[in-house]
Amino acid sequence: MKDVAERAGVSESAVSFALNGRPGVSEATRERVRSVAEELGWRPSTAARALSGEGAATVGLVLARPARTLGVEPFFLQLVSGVQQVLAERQLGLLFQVVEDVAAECAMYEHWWAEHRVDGVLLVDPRAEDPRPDVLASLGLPGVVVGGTEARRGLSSVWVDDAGAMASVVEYLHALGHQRITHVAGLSELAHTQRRMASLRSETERLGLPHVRSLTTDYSDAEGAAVTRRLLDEPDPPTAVVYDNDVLAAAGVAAAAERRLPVPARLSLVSWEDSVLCRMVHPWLTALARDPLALGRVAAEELTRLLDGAPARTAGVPVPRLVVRESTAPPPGGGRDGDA
Amino acid sequence: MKDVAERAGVSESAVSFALNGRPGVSEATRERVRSVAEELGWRPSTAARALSGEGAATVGLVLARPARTLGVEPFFLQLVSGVQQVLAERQLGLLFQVVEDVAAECAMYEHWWAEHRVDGVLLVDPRAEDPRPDVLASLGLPGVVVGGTEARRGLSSVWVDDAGAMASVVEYLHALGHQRITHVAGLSELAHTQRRMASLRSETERLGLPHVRSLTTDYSDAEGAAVTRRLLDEPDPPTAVVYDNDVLAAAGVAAAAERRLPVPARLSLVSWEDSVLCRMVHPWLTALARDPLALGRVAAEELTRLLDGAPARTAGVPVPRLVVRESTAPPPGGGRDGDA
DNA sequence: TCACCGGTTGACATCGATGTCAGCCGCGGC
DNA sequence: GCCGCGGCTGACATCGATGTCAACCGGTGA
Repeated sequence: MKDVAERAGVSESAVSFALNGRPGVSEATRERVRSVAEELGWRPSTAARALSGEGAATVGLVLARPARTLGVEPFFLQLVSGVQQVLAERQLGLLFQVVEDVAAECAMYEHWWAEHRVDGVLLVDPRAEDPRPDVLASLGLPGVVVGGTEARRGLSSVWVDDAGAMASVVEYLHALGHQRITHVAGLSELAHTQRRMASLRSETERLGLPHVRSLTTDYSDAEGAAVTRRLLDEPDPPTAVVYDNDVLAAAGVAAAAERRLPVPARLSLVSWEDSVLCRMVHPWLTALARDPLALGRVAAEELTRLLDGAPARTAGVPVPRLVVRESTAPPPGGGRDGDA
Repeated sequence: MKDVAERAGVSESAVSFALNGRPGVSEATRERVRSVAEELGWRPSTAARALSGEGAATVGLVLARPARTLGVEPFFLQLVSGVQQVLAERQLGLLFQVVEDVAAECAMYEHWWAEHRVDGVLLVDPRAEDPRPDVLASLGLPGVVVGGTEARRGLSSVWVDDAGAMASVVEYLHALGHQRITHVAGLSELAHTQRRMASLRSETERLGLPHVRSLTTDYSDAEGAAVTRRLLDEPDPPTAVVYDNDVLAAAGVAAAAERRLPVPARLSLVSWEDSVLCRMVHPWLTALARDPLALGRVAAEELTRLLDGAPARTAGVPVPRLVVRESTAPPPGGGRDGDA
């Protein structure tokens, strides 16, 4: 900093004023200082700024999943990528941490807070009985819940309309004539799993579909295949299955192929998440497409808002769109009255 | 810190000495201080430590890929997860950044260095003509090249034996009787792509196989499928194809299915990377299995070594193991002499 | 009795920025 | 000629740790 001040022929105070956009220096000086700093490749030390009350210029993101179930879905990295697009503009860094469970995640927040390491965090995979928002609130650490609903002091949410999306899927399958629909869900603890299950129930009640249920899994291809096999072995198997992610769905396709059950002639399949996986199996999967990149961007924007002192709120992202491909068709027996 | 000193009934100096494991305090006091700090949930501010010369307690990782091609392979998150297992022990944070290209990555390193934001970095996807090691060297920022070879002041590498792995695949296919082998490679700029291509050439020359070549792609399912279709439409199509990653290979399986070409009866396929994808297509893919988690661990260990002042070196990880599944068999015409 | 020793204290400098404040300079207006 | 004002200086405090150093305290051995 001394160097910059010297080279620009001004005092250190002037440099600080100039680069932080505060009044007290002329526009000419400001520009000169800026260009000298650029030329010298100088940037203020984050440590020093953090120490003088500026915050750490970093946001945190903890992913609580056992290592082995990690990284199958493209979803997560896409989300992070969207987050970064926004953070980059503000010169904010992303501190990323993978831990085993939610307890470790809470501990992480406490550590980060105690060390003043992050200014705020992004919270993913919100759960039904989730201790994390309370931890953040009690620490006073700003956060944004991705896929959450609540908004309280220092805690915003980005709301994803799982219920609406589920309704659109059910409506679509019902219009094709399906009566026996099964939902192969993800982890039952997750908030969005419960929302989807609830929406499925209410929608099918509304439409008068009796043979409907949700089965939870751990999102793995193994369970996806196992559940599907079990379903197909039933005396009255479902004619349509909705899977909570692309991995489950792809495993479902494989299981149907094993049983030599033609898709979609005998069984319709829908994936909740559109990714390359959906176009890598045969037949191509009808899928709910959301935009993880955009979700990440919105979440990051909400967080920067909070850091700027804006009040907490709940933002929304567009409802996922159903992309119809080859894996869905009217049920065997042909359409609306076939099965009844 | 004052609070801790007070509660433990000692001076601030004693607290600092105690918690940093330096001589000058009795074991009893050390323990008491430790427990008080624990109890109060106190941790030293990273900013303050960094300022007094301790380093930022953070390592950086930049991923230079366009957002849309991101996150298809499980490989990357597994790697990160392995990295974290080691970093966690040392209370090191991981600053993670996604950028568009290598130039942006170099700029990132310069920024981080200027801001004293990281103590070292992990460099992934090394390239043939790679400017990044030079940038790191000129900055004096310690780094570990994952999948690299060089070791110079402040730059270690974790060596992955692509050549040996390629040799084992070629040997296996040759033993089955394949003569016409095609390698569907990844990005040609990447160092490991070139190593694999070179190894393929030298191995097949050694074995006297003439109909062999490498074709580069961008790793996407789209190109994987397109290249495979083109290959199958040739008058003398290959009898075996080796794909540089799981996504390409899965796309290849799909393309073969489109053409109604039975795998492995008419065409054998091998994936360079074992993941759930390989067990989600039919037939299941024979694959080279490496352990990204272990790779991440080794890389992180090398980096902590460097940070501790150890000299740069090249570490190795085990050669990938070929897992034979359903997608490989002798070529049509049956084995060794069939095609000649 | 005194020197020595490990354990400990307290005061102070240091890291690199920001925040504050009195004061200086030159220029324009009255 | 003087005031006032915008632009700028220079010195000092601050953030929260670490590093250093002289000095102190109680116990032991000479």
